[in-house]
Amino acid sequence: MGKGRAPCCDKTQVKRGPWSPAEDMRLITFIQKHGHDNWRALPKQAGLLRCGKSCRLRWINYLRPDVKRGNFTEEEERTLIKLHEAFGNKWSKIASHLPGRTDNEIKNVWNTHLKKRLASKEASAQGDELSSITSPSSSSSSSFTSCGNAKQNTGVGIECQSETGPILEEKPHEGCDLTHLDKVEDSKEEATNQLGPAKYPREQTSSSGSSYGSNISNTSPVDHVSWEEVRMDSLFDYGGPYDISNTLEEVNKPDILDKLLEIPLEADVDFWNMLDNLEFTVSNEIQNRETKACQSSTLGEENSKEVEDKKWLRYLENELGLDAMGEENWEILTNDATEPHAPGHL
DNA sequence: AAACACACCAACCGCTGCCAC
DNA sequence: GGTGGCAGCGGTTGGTGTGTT
Repeated sequence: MGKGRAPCCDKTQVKRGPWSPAEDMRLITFIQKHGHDNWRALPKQAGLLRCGKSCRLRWINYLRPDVKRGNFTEEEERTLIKLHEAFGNKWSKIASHLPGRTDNEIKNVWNTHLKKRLASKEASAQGDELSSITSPSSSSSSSFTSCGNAKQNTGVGIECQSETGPILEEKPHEGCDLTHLDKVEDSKEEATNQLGPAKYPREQTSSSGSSYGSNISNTSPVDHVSWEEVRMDSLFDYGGPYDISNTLEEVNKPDILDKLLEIPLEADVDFWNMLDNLEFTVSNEIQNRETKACQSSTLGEENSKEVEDKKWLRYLENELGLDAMGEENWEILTNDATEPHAPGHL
């Protein structure tokens, strides 16, 4: 055997770069069905041409149902600053105290926003101190007292926080898990143990202050999670390239989830191949005929579900960024869905 | 309108620690 | 105890969007 560590995967055999919607769907569906006990084996089992590492990262940072997207709230930013004081660049530990936030996202926010902001505050504070030497009437020492210097990222409420004292407010925390922060200094190592069970608490509002944390590293197989309890809007509640938030308003979410769980994974390779090949350029009609055929194979002749099926298909359309399909195409789809057409037919 | 600079963030890389054998 | 394989972590990169000149 060769020396050194073998690469995690054959870089020439795996796809890299941004994930396509079809890949996302495939990963989501696979994990829903089988969990992710073995990331290394997962891509192969799921039929993804990706490194297991990449799959894991994609799931953790983007596709998990409990991942929270969007800008950090003031509360979260304050919490992040405080946690960073305590933990330093231990992003995963910080993430465990910020429910729904991933270490990667936290790291990005810190490096792109907060670090600069704090640096500018430090600079301004030093300026204040220097000026205070010459002008004793200025305020007492505080590196966070300057409100006027933070012209960037306006709207974030830490500008006027006092740094010498706790940044955090006394009020109950809404967006992040601060219940343990008061003992953060002596609990650095037990941070992850404080987390609740790996059950997605999205029955509550997304900003609920549960002790649940995004302890990614301890993510249990999704098989153990009651997916019916996972809100569908959480599942795709990110500002990604195929945001479906609007679509969800018109579709029964639990039904969608049911349908999602019914996607034939291994059984219909053509379905996935089609998704892979289509991307965003191929005819929507073809796409939906194939999809419909796929759905038909699993849903059978349950006419009572016809309407729900259409909704589900439309949802998939939007999910995959193939939402340009008009009503007439839906008619076509429902009329001759089983009739095969060669790609590029339209 | 075009070119350039900057900001943002998803994804990658490589290292570390843990665990099974 | 040593070794190999794995997941996880933190730093870095590169693509893309946005603002400015």
